[in-house]
Amino acid sequence: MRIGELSHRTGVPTRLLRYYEEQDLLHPERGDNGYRRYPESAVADVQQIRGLLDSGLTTEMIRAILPYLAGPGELHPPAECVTPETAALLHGHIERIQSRIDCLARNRDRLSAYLAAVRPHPR
Amino acid sequence: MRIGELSHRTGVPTRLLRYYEEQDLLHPERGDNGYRRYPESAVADVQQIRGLLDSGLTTEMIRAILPYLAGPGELHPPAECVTPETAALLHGHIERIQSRIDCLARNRDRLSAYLAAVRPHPR
DNA sequence: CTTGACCTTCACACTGATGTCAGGCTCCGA
DNA sequence: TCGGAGCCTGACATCAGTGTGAAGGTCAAG
Repeated sequence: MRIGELSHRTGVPTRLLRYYEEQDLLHPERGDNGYRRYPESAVADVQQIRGLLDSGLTTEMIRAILPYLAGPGELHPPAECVTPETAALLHGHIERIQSRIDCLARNRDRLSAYLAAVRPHPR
Repeated sequence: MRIGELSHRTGVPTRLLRYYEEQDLLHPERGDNGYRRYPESAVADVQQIRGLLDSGLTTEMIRAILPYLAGPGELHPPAECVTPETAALLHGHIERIQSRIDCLARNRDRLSAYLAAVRPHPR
């Protein structure tokens, strides 16, 4: 599909789709006329990117982990070419994500506790 | 304590401590000489703010929820003055935080799964 | 063949979080 | 009393993520 349809189906402005490509997060092909052509899977890819950006990750971090985020099942980057360094990097990313989760969960709990304490019988 | 000590104890540059004040996240008193004076609790406050910023929240969102994040025990903003509108706003914030957590957790799981699949016997 | 919708690149501008620097005040120790 | 360390405010710069617009190419429908 072309950029307009992808934008329309994901709700992401074309400006950003081009930006994500510039940031190496998307890799559409080009038709003979120079138009970008996206595969069907790009819709999910874009939603994935949006979710991660909204969650506070930078494009740099997303670029680093995106290749390893294929759905459960097929290993997209083959196991053979994963060096120990890569594995360590990935592990670092996982830990950074985890600490974000911990922080958010802790504060979500505090907010919930406050709300529960203030309004014990919500109805 | 003054801003220098707070900066030194939290690792946050004075520039940011002043910025957080400008953003209404910190409220130090002022001495006769115009110097900011922070209570001991500011150390924890600053760490809280940093954690939330690092987790992708904006100062605006932090400003909205910060009053309700006192430790478990005392209700800092008294229950009486919590209107249903405020409660609804808080609930919205909780949901936004939750969706971030969900997104991050989902991707953490994918990364972990990939790592586990690639290196079944890590030692 | 023209019109309009869609695409291209390029560029400038904005916001939020942050870095950095300048000019001036306060305070303490030599 | 002087010097330096620490504080003040204010301004400008940077970076990432976005918004917006100009100038022009492509294509299908009338």
